[in-house]
Amino acid sequence: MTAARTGGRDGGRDGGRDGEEETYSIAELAREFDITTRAIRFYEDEGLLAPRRRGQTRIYAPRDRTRLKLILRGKRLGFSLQEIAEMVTMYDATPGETGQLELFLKRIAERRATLEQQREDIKVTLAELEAAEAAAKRRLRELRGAR
Amino acid sequence: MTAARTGGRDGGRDGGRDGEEETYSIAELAREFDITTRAIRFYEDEGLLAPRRRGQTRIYAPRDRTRLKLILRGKRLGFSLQEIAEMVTMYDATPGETGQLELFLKRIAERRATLEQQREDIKVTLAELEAAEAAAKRRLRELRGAR
DNA sequence: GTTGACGTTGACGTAAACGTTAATCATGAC
DNA sequence: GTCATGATTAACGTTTACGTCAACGTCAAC
Repeated sequence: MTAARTGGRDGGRDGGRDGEEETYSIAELAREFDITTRAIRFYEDEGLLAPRRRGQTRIYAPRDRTRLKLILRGKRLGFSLQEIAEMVTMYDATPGETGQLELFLKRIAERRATLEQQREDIKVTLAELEAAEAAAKRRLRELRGAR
Repeated sequence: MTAARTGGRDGGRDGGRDGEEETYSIAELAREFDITTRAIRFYEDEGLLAPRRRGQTRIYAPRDRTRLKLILRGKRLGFSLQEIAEMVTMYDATPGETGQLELFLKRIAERRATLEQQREDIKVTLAELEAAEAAAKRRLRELRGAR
């Protein structure tokens, strides 16, 4: 549970050279984000991640870790992996062509609409929850008051 | 698409009597909320809805319609039907026993934590989207500016 | 009386998102 | 060497949330 940020013998600096970059093993990321390695590999199969390899072994750079964070955030909001894939590629690949840019803007607008709907849904739901909570607390006091 | 609020010959008032209550057919609700009748029946199978019957036919009262709304709101927030079931029963069944009340309050607190996490996620995501949008618009102006 | 619109209950199919073995390989520690 | 640890691919299994027929009932309209 103590968030392994660099891992064992192989995680951190790769030798002391100047172009040092933090790296992570698949198990480290799995522990840090409390998911399984299976899930991480699955995201890769779906094109959401593309870590380097040393031989067969996957080596995750900070960029990969950031992408994984984005993926999990998308999941918490209930998006499908396909939708998340769109969003993720959105961030790091602003298109260069005019037509693509316009489509890009349209997609962004759609996402924003969804997110704003969710924001509204959350607002309403929180209000209802608080009402229910207040009612329950009242009831509790009643029960305790009546000895 | 013109939100059928009372339906054909059978939807509205049930005769003119005083205890009138708006009712809905399954198809009406399906149209109104843009889902399939299959989905609605599925929610019933899962214990999320329990409409009256006239013979075999399902008759939905305003309360059922409200529950359906709640279900769909839960879906938009990415909750599973099971989680939604919990929330829905939460609202209309404040428990009477002390122990249950305390568990109830715990559940509410959990939900609230989830919702607040989502709220935060949405905030961050919206900010990122807006950054991406601004970048795209800038790029568009560049392309158009260069004749 | 049959057509059409709408309703019903099965029951099998499917896409998404992993879980769960299984078999195998690489490596540092002893 | 071998043993434990952690990595790999491959492949089948599982759960959720419906979609998609199929076969049938019912009622108003023609």
